[in-house]
Amino acid sequence: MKVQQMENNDNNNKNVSTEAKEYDFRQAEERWSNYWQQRDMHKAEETTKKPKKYVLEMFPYPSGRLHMGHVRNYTLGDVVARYNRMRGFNVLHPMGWDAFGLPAENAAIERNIHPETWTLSNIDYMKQQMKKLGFSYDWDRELATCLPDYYKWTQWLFLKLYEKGLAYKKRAKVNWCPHCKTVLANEQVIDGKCWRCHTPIEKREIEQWFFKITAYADDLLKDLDDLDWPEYVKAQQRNWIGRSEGATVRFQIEGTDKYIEVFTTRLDTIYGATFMVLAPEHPLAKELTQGTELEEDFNAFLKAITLKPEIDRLSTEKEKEGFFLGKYAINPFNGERLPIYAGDYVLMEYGTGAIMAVPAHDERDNAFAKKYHLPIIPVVVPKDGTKASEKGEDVLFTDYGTLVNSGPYSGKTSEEALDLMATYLEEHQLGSKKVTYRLRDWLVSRQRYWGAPIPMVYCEKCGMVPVPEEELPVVLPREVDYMPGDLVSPLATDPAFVETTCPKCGGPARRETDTMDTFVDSSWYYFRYADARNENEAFSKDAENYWLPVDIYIGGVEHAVLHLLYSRFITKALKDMGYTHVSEPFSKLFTQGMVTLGGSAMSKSKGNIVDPDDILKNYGADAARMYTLFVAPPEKDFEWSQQGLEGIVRFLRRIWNFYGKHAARLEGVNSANENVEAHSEWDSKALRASNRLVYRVTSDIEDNYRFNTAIAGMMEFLNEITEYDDKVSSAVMKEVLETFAKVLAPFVPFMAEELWSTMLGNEPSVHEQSWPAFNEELLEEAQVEVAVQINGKFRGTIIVPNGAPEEDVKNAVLRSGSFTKYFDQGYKKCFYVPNKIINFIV
RNA sequence: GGGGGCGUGGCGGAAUGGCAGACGCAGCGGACUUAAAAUCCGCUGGGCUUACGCUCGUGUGGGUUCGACUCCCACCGCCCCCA
Repeated sequence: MKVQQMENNDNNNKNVSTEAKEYDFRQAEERWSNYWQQRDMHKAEETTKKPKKYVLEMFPYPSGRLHMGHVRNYTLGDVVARYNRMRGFNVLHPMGWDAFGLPAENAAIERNIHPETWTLSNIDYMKQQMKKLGFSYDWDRELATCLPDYYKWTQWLFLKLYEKGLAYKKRAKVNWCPHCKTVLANEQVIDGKCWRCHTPIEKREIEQWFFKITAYADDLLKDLDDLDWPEYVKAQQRNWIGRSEGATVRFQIEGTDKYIEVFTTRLDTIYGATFMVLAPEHPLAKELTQGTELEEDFNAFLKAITLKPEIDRLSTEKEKEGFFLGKYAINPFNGERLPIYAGDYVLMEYGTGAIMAVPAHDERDNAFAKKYHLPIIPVVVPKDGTKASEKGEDVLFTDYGTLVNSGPYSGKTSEEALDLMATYLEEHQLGSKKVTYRLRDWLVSRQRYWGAPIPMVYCEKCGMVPVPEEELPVVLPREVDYMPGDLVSPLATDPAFVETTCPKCGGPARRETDTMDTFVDSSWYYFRYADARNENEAFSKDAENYWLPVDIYIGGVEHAVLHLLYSRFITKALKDMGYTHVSEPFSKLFTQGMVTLGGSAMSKSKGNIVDPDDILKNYGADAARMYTLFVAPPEKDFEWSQQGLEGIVRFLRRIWNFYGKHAARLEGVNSANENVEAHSEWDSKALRASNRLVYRVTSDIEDNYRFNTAIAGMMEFLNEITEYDDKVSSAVMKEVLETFAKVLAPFVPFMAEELWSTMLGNEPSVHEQSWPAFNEELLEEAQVEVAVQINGKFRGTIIVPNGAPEEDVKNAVLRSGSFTKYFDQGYKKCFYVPNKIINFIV
């Protein structure tokens, strides 16, 4: 890496003349960040008649230092924020820290630093980096989720959800790492192993807190339609919510008055059911074997299955494990006896935890039937009759079709049968139509230290009692044992924390010792920014009413489901409780691509890191910003390239030198502004070029943030004006260079200030100027070049007056010497697209 | 298997029915320099041609159209999500 030799130039900051000094980014960055800070220029206005714009980027986890992905994400947001300020919006552009979470605890364990100390010092460092990059945040609204003045309100949110019945406690299976002696979140289990020590995880059943996100499943699904979000993110959420319409059916267990209830989306295949499968954990499975000779074997089977990762159990590729329970169920449609199995591929958490197995029409049932030699009876054939003759075993047909072997329903289509059979079920009280979702309730308790304590106490007399609102926050104690052992929360090791009194009866009570998932912290932070310093409420109704929803939310794809779904749920819950007027938090979502090196995402373990600090030190903030914007469309991944960065450095230097070249002659000159008529050919060319620049950059930004082509437009502008700059009058040159400085401002905020004030001698700040307007009329040239095609092949061009009628253009081509050779036989037909192309068929 | 996305020079990418390859990187040639770096100027998809030019070319094969990277059908390959 090359360090530019600015020091040599030793600026006394005078004498900016035709011999331009190099751009001293260090000096400019220091000077202007101080200036912005002193003037409080990035503060969102509290009361104003201006229309608002809430520009938000996903806040970072304070891991230590910024990585290139952050730089890209926050640069995108900053350009949007600065652009909108210049457009006259009252912009809210805040930043904060998703500051609870595991890495802080790991640092504590590995390096013996308190998680809080570690986190806060990381925040300090990263905040300085952000300032160096010129990000225009309103730091007065900064928040960190790990501080009591924030998590107090996270706890408040928990209490509100509890009051509403949306937070509840139940027993559930969790992932437990026997080596680390701790519970892990699902995301921290990779291929069934602990992400840290690679020990296979086990399932343990303990009491957990849940948020009832399933209560909003339908709203979460429906409201996706109206969001201005990338289609694939919406598709992923739809997929995750997984609505399916079907029916529940009750199968009587032979010789008893017990029933097995199943959920199926393929009721039309019920005549093909040849056995039943219960989840091994299903209470009936135990009941059916209890006291029989199968009991011992079944318990061993159950234990083995419990240790299997869910993903393996559901896989269509992994071999299925089953256990015959010795009993039979009766098919309510045809009275067939169906052997009842326990099978690993059926999960207690899905549907009713039991299925009717139709091996002819379901892949996994088919595999299971083959393994245990169970009959396979086809009852649906393709509608077009193909392969209907093929029989039995190897025909697995999973589509809808026409029913056969299905008693009175034979000959009906699957669609007809689904409806008729469901009606039959309801009439005979054997079951009913039902809608189910794949979405499960959100498990929010964590047996971890570094998180917001769940504000509940357990009293011997009164049972579970919520901490009263006025006693919040429940403060996280400072000294605990981070690694307390089997299924014990770190907070449980601090008696001073645990032992408390009951808010109801005043008797002895114990605090809940679990903390909340950090996704709870981040599910509502965008509300807090609207009113970040409010000590009496999470946020005021007025602030919420003015600022929400977030107009544009920018971040990585990895949150497509988790964070973005949780936030939508919390917003809907807050709306139902009357705390917000919006039912969706983020009107527009923009997902930026990854920054890669050597073809894969930068990561410490791969050793392919580019450190933003090095880039800042050697090239400056403007170059770093401009490069990340130029190199690829913002939604696509891009491969970091040192040479590409240097190309941008060259472009910035060319801009700087160009201003330097003209600075002396522009001193004291008034810019041309309106009186365009009097200009020479060259003046007029320059004004048109700058008008085109404004048009191009504006429309590229408005059209889904196409910053890469906006910057290409800037390059084209500079290339063009460099061709004839000496012929342009001083007044027009000044006007044009002022416009260019304004256009550059959101992209390269430091250099734009230097160009605007030092070079052009204007009053700072360029960021307080209005975004330049463009003149539609000036986009049109008097003469246009029209492409000439003969039989659809390009054969040359012709210059005609702008807007010339078809006849004129046609005649011009026919008269022109260059094309006569094609018209020996005249022409048959002609197509003309005004000002663009003319096509003759000869 | 289902859903979503993508496929254009040596590379990143432009062009969304109208001159394919804007802009940049890399490369080649030239100017400046004792020299190098930096900077500036020119060239740069393939093939044929001394040249004017001609011709092929946007993953593959078909189709619609005066005209297709762009729209339609089928296929191949890659990436992401879900199973």
